[in-house]
Amino acid sequence: MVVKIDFNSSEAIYIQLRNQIIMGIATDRIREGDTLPSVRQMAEYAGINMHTVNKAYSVLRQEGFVKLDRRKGAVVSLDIDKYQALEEMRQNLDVVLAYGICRNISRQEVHQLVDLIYDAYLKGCTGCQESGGITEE
Amino acid sequence: MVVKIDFNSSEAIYIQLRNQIIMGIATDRIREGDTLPSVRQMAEYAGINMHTVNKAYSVLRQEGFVKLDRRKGAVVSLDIDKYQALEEMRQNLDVVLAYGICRNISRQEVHQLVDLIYDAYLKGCTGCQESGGITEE
Amino acid sequence: MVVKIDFNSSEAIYIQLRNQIIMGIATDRIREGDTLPSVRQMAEYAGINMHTVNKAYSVLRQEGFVKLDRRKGAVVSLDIDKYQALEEMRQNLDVVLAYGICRNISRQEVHQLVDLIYDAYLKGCTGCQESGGITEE
Amino acid sequence: MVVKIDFNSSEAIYIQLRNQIIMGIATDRIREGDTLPSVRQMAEYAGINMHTVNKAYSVLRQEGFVKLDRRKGAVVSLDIDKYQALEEMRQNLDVVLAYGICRNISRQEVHQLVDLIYDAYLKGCTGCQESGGITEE
DNA sequence: GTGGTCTAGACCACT
DNA sequence: GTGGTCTAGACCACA
Repeated sequence: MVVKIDFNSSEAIYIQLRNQIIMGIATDRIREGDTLPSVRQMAEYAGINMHTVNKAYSVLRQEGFVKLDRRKGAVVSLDIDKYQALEEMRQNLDVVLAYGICRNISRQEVHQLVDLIYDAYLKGCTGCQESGGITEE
Repeated sequence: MVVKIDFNSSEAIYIQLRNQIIMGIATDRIREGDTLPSVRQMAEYAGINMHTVNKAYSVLRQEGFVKLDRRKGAVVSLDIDKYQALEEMRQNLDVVLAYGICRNISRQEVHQLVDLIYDAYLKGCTGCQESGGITEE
Repeated sequence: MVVKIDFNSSEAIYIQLRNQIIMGIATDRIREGDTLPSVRQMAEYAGINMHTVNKAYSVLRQEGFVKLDRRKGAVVSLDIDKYQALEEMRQNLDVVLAYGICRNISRQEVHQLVDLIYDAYLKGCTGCQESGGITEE
Repeated sequence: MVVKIDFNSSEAIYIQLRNQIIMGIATDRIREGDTLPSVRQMAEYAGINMHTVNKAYSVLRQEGFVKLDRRKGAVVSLDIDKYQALEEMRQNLDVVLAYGICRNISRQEVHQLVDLIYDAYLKGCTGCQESGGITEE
C-alpha cells in the first residue's frame, strides 16, 4: 500500500490519510487483524507530522475501523453497525448524486461508475499481496 | 424549498447552504434562470450571517452553478463540463464506496440506494411546484 | 459601433461602456465633434440603466474624452495632456507586463501584440464607415 | 521587497497587494518556491487587516501564482497556461492601447515603454538580492 | 502559530 | 437596495 499526500489539496492531511487507509481496507490490502504502522513510522513514511497521523488514527478508531492498543498500536478491526452504515451511505450519496444530477449525469452512468469501482476494489481483493506494503505482517 | 442549517453539524455552514442549493437544483425546485434570494434575504431567511451566504454563493459561482448578474444578483445557470463532472463523480464515489465496502455494504445495496435517490430527485422534477419557495418569481 | 455589455462580467457596466466608447474613438469610428447618443437612447440601446450611462459619460468627461453640453449632450472632444497620458500608460503597462512576465510572455511577444493591436485600430481608422453606428451624424 | 499600500487609491487594497506581489515575482525578488509571509505577518507589515491579505492570497491562488501548502502556507508556484496568458494579455493591452491611441500616443512610444519596463524587470532579475525582503528564507 | 470559519458593523460603488 | 470591500474579534481545525 502506498500513502500519497497532496499538500496542496484543500482536504486536510489527516482526512487524506484516513481515506487512503479506508481504501486500503476496501481493496483488502489491509486486512482485519493487521497492525497499522506506528504513529512515528507512518509520520516519517508519509512525510507528515506525528500529531496528524495521530488524528487520523483517532478518527479511524471513532469510526470503528481500528482499535488502539497500547502495546500493539492500531489494529484493524471492523466494528460494523449495518443499519447505521447504510444510513451514512445514503446521506453521502444524496449530496454526491445531487451534484451529478445538476451536471446531467444519468442514472445509468452512475450505475456504471459504481460497478467500475466495485470491480476495482474486488479485483484488489483476490490476489494482490504485493510486497512493500506498509502494514506490519 | 426549505433551507435548514444545522448549527451543531461539523460541516461548515456555507457548505451546508451550498449543498442544499445544489439539492434544490437537482430536484428542480430551483430552475435554470431563477434568481437566488439576495445575500441579505437569504441570510435572514436561514438565520445566518450575510457574509456566510456570500461565501456559499461564491463557491457556487466558482463551481458553475450560478452566475452573478450585476443587475439581478445570483442567477442559476448550469455551466457543465460533462467530462470533468464524471471525473469528479468518480472520485467522490471512490471514497464513499470504499467506506461502504468496509462496512459490508453490497454492490446491490448501493445500486438500490442510487435508484432510490434518483427516483426521489426525479419525482421532485415532475409535478411539485408548491408555493412558498425561496426563489424569486 | 456596437455596444455589447456582459452582465456576468466582474467589470462594472459603466466601465465596460466607457471602455467600448474609448475603443470606438481609437478606431476612429467615433470622431472628435461627434455627439454620443443621449443618456436615454444609449440606456435603451445597451439595455442598461440611465444612471449607469450617466456614470460612464461623467467618467469620460473627467478623463477628457467628451464635453457635456446641456443642449447637444455628450460631444467627443479630446483634451490631451501628453505628459500625463504617457505616465498613465506607463503605470498601466507596468502591471499588465509584470503579469505577463510571470507567465513567461517574452518581450518579443508583447511587441507583436502591440503591433497587432495598433494595426487593428489603424485599419479601423481608414475605411470602415459602416452604417448602423450609434453616433448621431 | 517593499509593500506599499496607498489608502487613498480607488483601487481595492487587496488588488494593490496582489499587484505588488505579481511585480515582485516579475522582478524575481520573489522566486518560485518562496513562501509568502503568513497572513498575519503580512497584515502587520503592510498595515492592513488580516482578512484583506487573505483575500489577496486567495486571488493569487486562483490565478495560479501561489499554491496553499497546508504546512508552509502560501508558496509561490507558477502554474502557466501560455495560450490563456497571451489571450489575457491581448485583452488587457487592447483597452490600455485604445486609451493611449486616443491620447495620441504613438506606436513607437508604446514600444519604448515596453522595452523600458522589460529592462527594469530583467535588471531586477540578475543581481539585486538585497536583504530585508519579505519572503521567508 | 497557521489558515479557515463565522459573526458583525460600516462604508462605498453600482444599478 | 444590491453586492463589494474593509475592518475587527473570536473560535476552531490543523500541523
